[in-house]
Amino acid sequence: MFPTERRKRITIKDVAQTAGVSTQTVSRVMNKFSYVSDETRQRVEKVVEQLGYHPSTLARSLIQQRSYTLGVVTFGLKYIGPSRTLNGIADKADELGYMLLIKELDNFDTNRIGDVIDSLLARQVDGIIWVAPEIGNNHTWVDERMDRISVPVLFLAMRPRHNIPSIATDNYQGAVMAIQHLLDCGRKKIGHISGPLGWWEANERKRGWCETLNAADFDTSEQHCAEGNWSSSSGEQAFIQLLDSFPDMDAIFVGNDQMALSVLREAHRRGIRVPEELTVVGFDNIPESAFFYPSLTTVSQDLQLLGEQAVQNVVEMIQAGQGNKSIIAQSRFIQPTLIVRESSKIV
Amino acid sequence: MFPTERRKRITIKDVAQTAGVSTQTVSRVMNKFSYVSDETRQRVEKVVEQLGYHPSTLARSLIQQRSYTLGVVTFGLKYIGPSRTLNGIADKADELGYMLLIKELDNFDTNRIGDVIDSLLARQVDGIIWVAPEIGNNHTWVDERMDRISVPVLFLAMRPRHNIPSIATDNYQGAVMAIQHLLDCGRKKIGHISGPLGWWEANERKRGWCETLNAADFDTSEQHCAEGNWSSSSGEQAFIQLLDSFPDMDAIFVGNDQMALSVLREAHRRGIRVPEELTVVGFDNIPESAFFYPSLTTVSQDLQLLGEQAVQNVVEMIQAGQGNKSIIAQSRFIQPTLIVRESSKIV
DNA sequence: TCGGGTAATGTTATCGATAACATGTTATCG
DNA sequence: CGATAACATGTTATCGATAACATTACCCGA
Repeated sequence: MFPTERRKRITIKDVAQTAGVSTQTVSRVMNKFSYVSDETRQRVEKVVEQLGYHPSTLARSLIQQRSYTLGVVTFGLKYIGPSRTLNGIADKADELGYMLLIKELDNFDTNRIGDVIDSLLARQVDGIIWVAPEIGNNHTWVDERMDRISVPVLFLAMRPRHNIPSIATDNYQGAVMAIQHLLDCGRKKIGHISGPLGWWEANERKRGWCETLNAADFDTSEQHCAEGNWSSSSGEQAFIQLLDSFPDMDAIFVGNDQMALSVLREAHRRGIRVPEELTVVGFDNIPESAFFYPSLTTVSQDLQLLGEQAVQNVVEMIQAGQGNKSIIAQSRFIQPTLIVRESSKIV
Repeated sequence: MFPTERRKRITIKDVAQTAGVSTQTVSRVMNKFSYVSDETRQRVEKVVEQLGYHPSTLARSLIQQRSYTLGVVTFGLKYIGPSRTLNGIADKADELGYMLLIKELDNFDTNRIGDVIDSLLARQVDGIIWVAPEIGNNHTWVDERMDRISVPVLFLAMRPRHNIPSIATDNYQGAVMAIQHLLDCGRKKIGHISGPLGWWEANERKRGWCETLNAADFDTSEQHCAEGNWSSSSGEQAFIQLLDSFPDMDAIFVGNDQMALSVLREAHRRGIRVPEELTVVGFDNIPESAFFYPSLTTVSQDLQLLGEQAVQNVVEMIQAGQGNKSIIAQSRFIQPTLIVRESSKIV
């Protein structure tokens, strides 16, 4: 069998030669810059069309020191959260004319992180968006290494740090809203199933639960909460444990919707009526949560928007850097909203 | 305030100069090629370390006509399916030393498709993976345009076409397994809620339902099926309609788990016992489906694996192209598996 | 009429690396 | 002992584009 015929790339030189002009003129036509006579422009454009010429972004990036590409570092793409964020990033990037170079982390080894960043920089990305969650001290490298990175880096879902730009959902406020809502429902014994407490986000949610209850003069002892790992199955475990350690609980704030799903199921199995005997509030507002039985009241975080703002922000930083202006690095929060559904509707 | 100090890129020249050798020697050290004396090697390596030199992949790509980057075109990233596939792609790409350049489609306008491909080619991707579903005739361009693309392209979840490499879950077989299972359970009136029938995958699943029932001499009239759009809410609609048009239905094969979720809920609301009065089987095996009430029997498709194989395949095609060998373009199927859970367990 | 601006195009240098070729130095061998 | 191979390094061309500068022609106003 013959080798697959791979057509040779058509370069600016081919166009120039065919059109009988210099490459510079072709470049001028392609970039709609400066002076080209109408006649020449048309001739060149015709040749471009005929040959099917497309400029090499690669070569352009090299000379311009600018690639119109953003690096995106993600973790846990198989979960719905990161991919919704990525969706927002992709949309906005497209709108602003950037492409995305994606790297997925499978661990937080510091060497690995260095390598990932280097490989992005080696490809001349104009900026980097960090979409990996802060867990334990897996972000400590940030403080030491950030100034060695030559392009803007924006962190998502990271605890705000001085002088480092970041955007996150206000998990604390979300939790506050959830608890406030439960209090408004007249609930007085509110338990909590948290995500893994190594996660900054899980911690923030728990803090919201804790502080709001304390402010209302309610108790938040360790018997009133349990820790899961975000998965439905861990939620089930945690709920069973909680039923034991906090038997007269009349409401529960669950760290995410997946875990809340098993709470609903287990409650159902045991004949605990939701919301009458147990009022349930989740977090995240995954699309399915509106179709749980009963439908789940939850805190909705707009991850799509998070992604979009991230791109907007990085691009602003890039442009500021180009113009030699400086943007003050800031941490920003996006406010979540409470979606009230059957699991907390007391008639 | 001072402009943010952006450190100038350290190039191979800087290293060469500092180490007192030619750039070529540095290049040799970096690529562990051919002859370099130990002494020189060490000296260069030390300088590389000191200056923190990292070669520009961009420049290398330009001269080598090879970028070690794959283009990935996706659609509907915000849904769990595509992102699990992407996850598999990311993992394998990393393993094989490739980066990913991602473009998300928001429609299937043919011009837009052309632009997306061009923008990937302009960045010298070595191959392309197409992760957008086949809907209606949104893939007709493939037959006409494929030979104009200068790098290997692999399609996922596309109807097999002659001479065009593709990989897909065997949706038809998955459906066959589901129906066979329901028949084994002694069910005789099996309904179906399909995905949007414009989708090739939805069609295949429906075909599996249809042909398997017919083969067993059962009826598959239009009253026995309804069409949803994959969403839970459409599933609810379709189920209600089906209850009406097919009142003595004793089992139902639902096109995906999200729609099955609302079937379970609506059945519950109406006091239809699952699985005794209505046996339910879904498709996809989303993580939550094991925690539905009752837990859902479903057809599991391994999208992660799909992604991994896609990368493996494209890379093989790339290497074959390099070696001027040719690989015969083939369409491949991945077999799904049936996961039996409570919603079909008849005691 | 001549200097200077605008228009139109070409020439050369450059981005950061590697390919291809050239050169010089040792070792090896018949 | 000279030829040949292996080793070690340097020089120049190249990838595909744009930046920076140069050139030419023409027009206009002082």
